[in-house]
Amino acid sequence: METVRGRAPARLRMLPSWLINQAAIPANRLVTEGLASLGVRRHHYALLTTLDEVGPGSQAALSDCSAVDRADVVSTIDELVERGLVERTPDPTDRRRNIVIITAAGRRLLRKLDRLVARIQDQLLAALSVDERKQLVLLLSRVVDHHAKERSRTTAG
Amino acid sequence: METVRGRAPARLRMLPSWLINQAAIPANRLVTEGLASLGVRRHHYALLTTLDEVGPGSQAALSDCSAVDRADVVSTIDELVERGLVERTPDPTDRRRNIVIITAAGRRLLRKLDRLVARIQDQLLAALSVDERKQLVLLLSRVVDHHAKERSRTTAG
DNA sequence: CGAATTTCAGTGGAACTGAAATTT
DNA sequence: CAAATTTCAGTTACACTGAAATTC
Repeated sequence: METVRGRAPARLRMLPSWLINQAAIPANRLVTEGLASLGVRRHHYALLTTLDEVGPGSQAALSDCSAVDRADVVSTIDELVERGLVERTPDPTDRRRNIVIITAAGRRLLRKLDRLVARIQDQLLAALSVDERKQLVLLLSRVVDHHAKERSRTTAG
Repeated sequence: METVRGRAPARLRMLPSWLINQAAIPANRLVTEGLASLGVRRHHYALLTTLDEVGPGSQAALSDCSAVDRADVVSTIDELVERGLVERTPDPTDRRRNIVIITAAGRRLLRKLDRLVARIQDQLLAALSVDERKQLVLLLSRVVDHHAKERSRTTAG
């Protein structure tokens, strides 16, 4: 068979769910490799970005904003604390909570990560024009928002 | 914090790689749940569809067409064989290979799966018009094709 | 009390790697 | 010999579940 990379069957190639997954593969490969060169994983980046943009907050809030599961936030913050990129302190006004804040070192690294990740988007969407990239972002946002609403209706509610 | 599902930070929400991943979550949840109701997983569906459309072939060809890794094709075909949905026979003309074919039962199940999966796409893309869905499929296809080509250039040569 | 938060322990599917054994 | 195929053993990141302990 000489490993001629075959054409996927049309029924798969037309399936949005399949296409989204196939697009996620290079997306994750590129991002994961890129982030790894600076010693972090996707969860680290998501949490650092969220902390930088929405400010200090509880881990629950962090989870809600970043779409990283609460259970995974715990260990990810553990690792960020260990590297001095964030600080975790008990909330004096509500002792159930931890307040997590990004440190100066965290911001410094995040700036590098942002530039790196931006370059990676370019590789990921190399096949598309600037206009098409905007369209894709818009369409995906609508899909993601739709299901985020569905989730919060059924989870909390 | 009362679990108000927060808005993700703009820097994440504009990132194509992040959006693709966030879209993959409901896509996989819906498809996985749907397929599970008929006792199969995504890999089973991908291989059955590929077998049905491109005809009998070696496991290597199957892997290339379906984008399921060769190592995973082995165990997935094992399970499909066990359920009588495909048959695996040694290729008499090349004893390294197995020829895999879909059975009548496999085709029967596949027809059900196709209808199910089609309904799921509707749920997944409920936020988009018919035109927008076509646009999304087109844009994602371009991205996926671009990286499929990249991969085959560097993997084989 | 009920509800929210953190934390831990664990599951499961999927993408992937590396290597052995066989055959071409 | 090199290359292709199947197979197995194992890794990794991630999405997710369930439950305990604490606090509001």
